[in-house]
Amino acid sequence: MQTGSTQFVRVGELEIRPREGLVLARGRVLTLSVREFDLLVALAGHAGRIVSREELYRQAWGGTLRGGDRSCDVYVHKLRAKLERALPGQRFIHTHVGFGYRLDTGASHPFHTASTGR
Amino acid sequence: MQTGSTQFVRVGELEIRPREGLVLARGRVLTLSVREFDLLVALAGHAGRIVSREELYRQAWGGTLRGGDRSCDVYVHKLRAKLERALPGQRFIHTHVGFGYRLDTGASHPFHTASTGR
DNA sequence: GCTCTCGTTCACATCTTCTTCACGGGCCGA
DNA sequence: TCGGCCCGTGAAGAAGATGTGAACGAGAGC
Repeated sequence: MQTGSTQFVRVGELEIRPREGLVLARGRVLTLSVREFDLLVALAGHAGRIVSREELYRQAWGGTLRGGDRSCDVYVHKLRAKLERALPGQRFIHTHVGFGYRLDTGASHPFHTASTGR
Repeated sequence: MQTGSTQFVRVGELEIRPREGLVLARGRVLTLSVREFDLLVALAGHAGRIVSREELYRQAWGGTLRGGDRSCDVYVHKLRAKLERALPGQRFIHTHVGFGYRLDTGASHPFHTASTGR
């Protein structure tokens, strides 16, 4: 992954610092496990775009996603829970059924959610 | 969804990214199901020209359209609904009775709603 | 050894999507 | 006018995908 090049990624009130292994939510440190962090970094590396489970698995776990492996989904869930607790009411990780997940940059929102546009 | 070479296709205010499974309408993310997306990609691949149901089915579903199969029509309907909600007042998918469907740039003739524009 | 955290996997719940059917309207030729 | 064809559209059920809580074992630190 190209985390080497990025100093940090800002997604709304989230600030991800791949090189430091640190995530800040509204300035406060967010405690993530290694997998959770890697997954978030993988998502953030393609922020705004849909990332397939295969790609996420490759980047966060390494190796190839085996059929039936739900690790990815489970960790998306854990990540969502922690993000929700840190920044209630905001949805960062969006599901695209059949495609994968997408980290919302805050710049583009799906249509069914009438929330802050720009 | 495996639409090979193109990075993305622009049709009016629609931006289709075949490789990512993502569609943007005026910059905002449009959530489509796999079939809807494939259908749109198939239409966009021939933008401005009429595409027969057989051809659409071949590209979006794979295999041959069986007589009496209305899947294509149903999904054109679903797609139209989502596009209408995303970009109200614009008609992208036009019906050509007896021939098929055609994806329009949406810029040319917005009005003319009297009857089905055939 | 004990405890805690983490990663994985399972089972079940819930939500989406896909397919097919059914009904109705417009159009056209007989 | 009648009947057939074509298409629009809503709905229902099945199939599939994802969400979610919990159990289990492995390691690390105490």
